Amino acid sequence: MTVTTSRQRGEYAKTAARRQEILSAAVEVFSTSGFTSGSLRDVAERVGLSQAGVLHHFPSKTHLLEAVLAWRDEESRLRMDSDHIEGLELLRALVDLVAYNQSTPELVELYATLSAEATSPDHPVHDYFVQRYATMVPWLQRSFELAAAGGQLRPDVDCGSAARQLVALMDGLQVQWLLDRTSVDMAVEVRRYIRSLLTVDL
Amino acid sequence: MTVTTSRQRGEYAKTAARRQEILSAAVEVFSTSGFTSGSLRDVAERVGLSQAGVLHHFPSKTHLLEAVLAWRDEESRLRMDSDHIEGLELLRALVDLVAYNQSTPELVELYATLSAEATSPDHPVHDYFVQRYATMVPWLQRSFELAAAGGQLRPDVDCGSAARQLVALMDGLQVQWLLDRTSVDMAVEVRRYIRSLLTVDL
DNA sequence: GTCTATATACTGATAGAC
DNA sequence: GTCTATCAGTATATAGAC
Repeated sequence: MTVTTSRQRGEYAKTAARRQEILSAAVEVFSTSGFTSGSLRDVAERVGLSQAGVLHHFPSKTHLLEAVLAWRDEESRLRMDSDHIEGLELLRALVDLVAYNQSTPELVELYATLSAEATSPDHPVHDYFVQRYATMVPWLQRSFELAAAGGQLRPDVDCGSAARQLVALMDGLQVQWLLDRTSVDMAVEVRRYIRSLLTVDL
Repeated sequence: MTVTTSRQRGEYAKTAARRQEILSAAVEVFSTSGFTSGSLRDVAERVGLSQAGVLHHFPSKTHLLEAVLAWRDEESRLRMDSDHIEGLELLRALVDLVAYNQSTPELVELYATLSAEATSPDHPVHDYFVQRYATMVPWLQRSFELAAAGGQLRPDVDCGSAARQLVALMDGLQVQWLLDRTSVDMAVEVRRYIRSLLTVDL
């Protein structure tokens, strides 16, 4: 907790709320049009500001995108409680997160669109996505290894490969789900894949 | 075979060659920048034409993209010989195609970028990708069903789910591979996944 | 904190000369 | 078949008034 004067409380809260409005609008715009094609004017319209008004809160378009990614990562981290669980429990939480994501199609679309866009080395958030996968794959691999140590994993499973495939499966399912949400249930497929690797129920 | 005069042969060949040059340049541009952000001027520069010159051969930017997709689909179809094989043989050919794709990173990037972009319902090639997956999944499903009928598939495998997961896996691996080609071998992972479903070697 | 106005640049497509 | 010139639209970012 930090001490705040009443004047600070009032003004900062208003600014913070404004920033959050802009972030939400940016999600809508960038998820539909991608980052490069999405425009600040479009973001500004949705929050009832001018384009210059948006740039007062975020100094550039790229800064805005980075703020969106940081905000969403924090949300997912809190939702999964990923700092306190591991092994099978974490895999279960992952399936729950995928199920939850199905209620936020805009955010799913944002990451699907951005991760593809950002494969180009000069994309503004290329490094973010390189880092993201370089962290995520070993992190899941560790959970598979813990499961293996507990005798819960089929003996012929390669943990590194399983982790990489699981991430790929989740990414790929997003595209199919976005194209036709009635025919795909991402959580069901992810759960089925993980179960096929285990000797116990998930 | 069709009959051609010498005059036709000469002029048509030149035009066809030019069209092919433009298609190749378009692959480079659209794969790097996506369709919406990629520009006709950029395509034109790469083939030494003006932007208007490009539009003489393809009446609009969207027509150009559609020609690129049709050309690449035909190439893949011929390479896989997919009209004449099925079952395990087709799954083997699919792994070979994935291995071959690793020699054409630009085309991989094109499809990864486009399939994400095109999830938006108003994207110019949205319908193309909807159709693509609606065809591809049942087509792979049939190969799994043939394998099952031949006793080559593990009895607990759901063919529809396996087909969907296989397509998702291939798509998702592309993103990881594009971000870091040294750490991912798409063909190895796809082969490993398919083998995990079979009772026989692939 | 928000605005208007502006600088600068790029876009797809068309008209018409050659 | 290819060009130049141009139209009408879009973009990010900045300067400065209020």
